[in-house]
Amino acid sequence: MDYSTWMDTSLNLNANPLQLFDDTPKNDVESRLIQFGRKNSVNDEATALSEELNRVSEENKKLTDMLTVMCENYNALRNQLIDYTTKNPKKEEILKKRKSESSDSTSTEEDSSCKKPKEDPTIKNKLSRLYVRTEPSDTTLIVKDGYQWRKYGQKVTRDNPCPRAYFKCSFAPSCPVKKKVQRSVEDQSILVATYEGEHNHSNPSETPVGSNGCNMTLGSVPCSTSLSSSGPTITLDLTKQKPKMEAKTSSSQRIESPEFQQFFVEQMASSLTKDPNFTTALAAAISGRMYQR
DNA sequence: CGCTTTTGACCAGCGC
DNA sequence: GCGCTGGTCAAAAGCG
Repeated sequence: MDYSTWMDTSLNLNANPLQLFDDTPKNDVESRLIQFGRKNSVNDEATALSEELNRVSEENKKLTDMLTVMCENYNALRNQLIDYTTKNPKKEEILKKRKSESSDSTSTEEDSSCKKPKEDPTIKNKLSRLYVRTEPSDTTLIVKDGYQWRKYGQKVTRDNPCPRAYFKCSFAPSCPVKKKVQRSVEDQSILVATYEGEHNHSNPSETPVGSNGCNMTLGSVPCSTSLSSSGPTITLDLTKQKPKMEAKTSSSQRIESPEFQQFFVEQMASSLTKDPNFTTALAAAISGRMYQR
């Protein structure tokens, strides 16, 4: 499947609003402010700062727009994937259906999952499946879906040499949800999680970081990713940067000035947009989310 | 020490 | 009734 034909996955985030300061050390804030004050009159300073503010605002808008486009592309891609998987069931499942249609008695996973409702018509279990791509070296059967699970069994099934793990929601017995996790026969790097039932409680890890969220540091900017029902969210935790900067420059009253605050914003924007890890981390966060959906 | 995971035993459904 | 299979139980082991 060539995803690149569906969406532009390149993350050209080379927005660089601060060419002006490229050759100077980032953290030498105070010395730059001193030079700044010497070279410019008050009016020129105000004009320059105003221009810089406008420029940074524009860059901020651009970045916001890019993120919005990326989220839209992600949603479109996800919808296409869902359509594809629903319209193109696996060959085995087709074969299973054919077998059952021809009254063949071979029992299968699909068959067995359909037997229970026959025994107990009152069961309102909802079956859903989640496909998760993992590292080939990863031998665990853990699917991070945001809920807490307790493993209560493992079994090697007939039609798959890989063991199937059985999990109950850790809120059981008040929450009746179960899940089965097994590696795909076709591609063992793919975990297939089958969910039975619906949770009667909220997702315990619906925090700002998110269930599968990852905390990371983009250069000097720590960030986290999360995914709400409306799509992926990348949270850049800029609040953690400020105390560090203030500590370095606490000896100067200038840190409270608008000039410093303006410069501070520029510093963070520059640090973020010039950081070569930003593109990588952003792409990793989004692609990771796509697989874990 | 309490909770979680592992794993062999056990149970139920189904076909023969 | 027997064998096969998927699913569950529960004692033991592991872990923080």
